[in-house]
Amino acid sequence: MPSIFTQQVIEVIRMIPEGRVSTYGRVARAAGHPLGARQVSWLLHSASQKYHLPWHRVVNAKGRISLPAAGGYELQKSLLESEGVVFSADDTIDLDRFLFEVPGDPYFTDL
DNA sequence: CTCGTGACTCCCG
DNA sequence: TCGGGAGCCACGA
Repeated sequence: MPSIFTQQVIEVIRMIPEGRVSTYGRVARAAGHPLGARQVSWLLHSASQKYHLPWHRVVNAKGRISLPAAGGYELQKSLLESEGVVFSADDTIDLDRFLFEVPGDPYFTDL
């Protein structure tokens, strides 16, 4: 049985709709751990396989894919593009357009 | 139980 | 604009 944190992370990731993305930090906050961004990435490794999560919809705070070219970068990019997400010339996603705002995220108003 | 690991983020120069 | 360093925490061995 996964911890509450893990369940929350899974739940948040699962509510990200197609054509939208979220960030590790956002998901972590929504799960109740403002500083747990790294755990989210770690969980994606472990949980995405076990819980069938749309891991490709999670990117870093800069709107860029964190995976190395040899670690699934191309896969994630193609999956996102097939859902309608557009990448800029420098391979970054315009978060103002594609970021999925998690409902109830208490940190939603920052920035 | 302790330790290593990581697809992150923020803060300063 | 860019890079380095520290903080953070769950999971598996």
